[in-house]
Amino acid sequence: MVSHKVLEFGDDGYKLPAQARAPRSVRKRRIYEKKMCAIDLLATVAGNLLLESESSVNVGEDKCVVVQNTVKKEFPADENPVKALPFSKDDIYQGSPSPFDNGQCGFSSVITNPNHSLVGDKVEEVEGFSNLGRSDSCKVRNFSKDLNPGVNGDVKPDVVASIGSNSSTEVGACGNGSPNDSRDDVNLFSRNDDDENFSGYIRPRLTRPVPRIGDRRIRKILASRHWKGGSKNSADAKPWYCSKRSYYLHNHQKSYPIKKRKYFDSVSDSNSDDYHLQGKTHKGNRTLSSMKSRNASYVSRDHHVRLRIKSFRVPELFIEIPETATVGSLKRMVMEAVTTILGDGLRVGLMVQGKKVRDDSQTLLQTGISEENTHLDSLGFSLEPSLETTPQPLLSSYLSEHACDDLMLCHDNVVDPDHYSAPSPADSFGKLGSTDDSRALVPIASAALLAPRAPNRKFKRTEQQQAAHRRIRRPFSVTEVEALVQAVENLGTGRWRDVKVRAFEDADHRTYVDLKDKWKTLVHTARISPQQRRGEPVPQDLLDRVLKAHAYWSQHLMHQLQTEPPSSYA
DNA sequence: TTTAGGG
DNA sequence: CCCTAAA
Repeated sequence: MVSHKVLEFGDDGYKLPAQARAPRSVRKRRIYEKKMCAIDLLATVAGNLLLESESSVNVGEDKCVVVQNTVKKEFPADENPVKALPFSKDDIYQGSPSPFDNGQCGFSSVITNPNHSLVGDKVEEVEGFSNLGRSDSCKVRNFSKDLNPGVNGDVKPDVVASIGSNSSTEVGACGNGSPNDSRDDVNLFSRNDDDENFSGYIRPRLTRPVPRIGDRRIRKILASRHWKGGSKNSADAKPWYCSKRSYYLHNHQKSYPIKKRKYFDSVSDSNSDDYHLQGKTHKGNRTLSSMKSRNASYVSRDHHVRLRIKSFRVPELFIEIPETATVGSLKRMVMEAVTTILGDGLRVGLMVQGKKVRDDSQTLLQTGISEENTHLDSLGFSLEPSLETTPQPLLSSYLSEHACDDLMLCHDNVVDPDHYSAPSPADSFGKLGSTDDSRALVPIASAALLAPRAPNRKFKRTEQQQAAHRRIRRPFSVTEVEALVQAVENLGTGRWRDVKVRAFEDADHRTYVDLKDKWKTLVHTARISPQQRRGEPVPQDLLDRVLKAHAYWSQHLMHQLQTEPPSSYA
């Protein structure tokens, strides 16, 4: 499943003389063609919106808007079949409209819930959603945790965005800030925030990393991911990775070989967006600096708006996994997919009254987000991919060969990220002939090969920052191990580039060095007792093959001659 | 760039 | 996974 190519080794022994290798220019071109646009991730906030008139001792008329997940009345529940969803009907998302149900770019609407209280809500956990500047995998853990609130409605994470005039550090203090502060500041903070970690951006709490990622916390991932164009023909039995190339358009963006790619490079100054992520610069500063510039004189009162985003949702996550796979491996796959999506970088989208607000310089009042307007019933947030500019000529040429609506959508994304619009329901689902909503878990693509895009160019870090960065840890799945073993069996232990090309060509996040390293650890793992092994257990038969292949190639040294193994491996 | 190994 | 000497 990881790679189709490894299966191509015939009984007669696949021959791969060095000369057979495609010229570098050709290889390069292949990779170029694979460049694709960004993952059209749209994580949405479904929710209620609480407009609460709250008199503050200090400020008086500060208001809070609470966004949480609830169904908007306009969307009958029966339009949102959730039966097949991986989460229960008690889930907070139950009944929540699909982001596409209203055909409006994945934004979810909100309604008022005057009874909701901010007190007691957890805040910090969700921070991870918005953090794009941290490389530690804790982001992912936060993410999954946050995405998977308890079925029974256990505590759900919230993000509180106080929009107003102070630098409060407590949710409870929302609206209690100094009336003398800039009125256009936007303060994002969490209840348990601390100065040391705060970066002016919602970010995860950096707790000690857990050795393993992907566990039961992922089980209620609500999202489902549609690899556009990759699943339209359910009758098409071809694997996604060989029958459709759209996957690549969406997920592959790199040039091989990869070197020192930093998936979680954070936002830099060059980004014109208002939402910076500069931990150091904003250290101890709880204000997003940019929002205060242009309309400082506009506000006439000191009203605050509280936004409480209870949870983000990530639609469209597709997993393909054998029936015989373990639940654990499925969980890990989902984890991988989520990791990949997160690794691509996200940005926040805002929709008010069905219209996407792109002008970041507008004040909330101008936009219609105030404590007394009527627009609050249609305020939506979304997480969107930080799209990268792909060389258009190449993409265009690609599209001319594989024209399809989805690709064109993708194309649009690339050309103008700011004008990205999610596909309409017809676009995204109608062709699938499915009644599923976006949350259905539909087997389409293998998560094993999901590869993140290269870091957004705009978010490039300085050399120094890059040097300090480390790629996210991505444990090999059993599927990947199997592919690796298969490839090494056939190619030997000294041809990692070939292994990469043959078996992991499409796994952009696996470099040949990674594969070599993995083989090294596999050999080690196979030699130690099962009790000493950690992480996802590798089937013993695979480990046996590892030892066997390793012994063979070590002994015969045939790999030095770039010859193929005997038929014993066939 | 790729391989091979140590960190 | 990272770093890098060597090829």
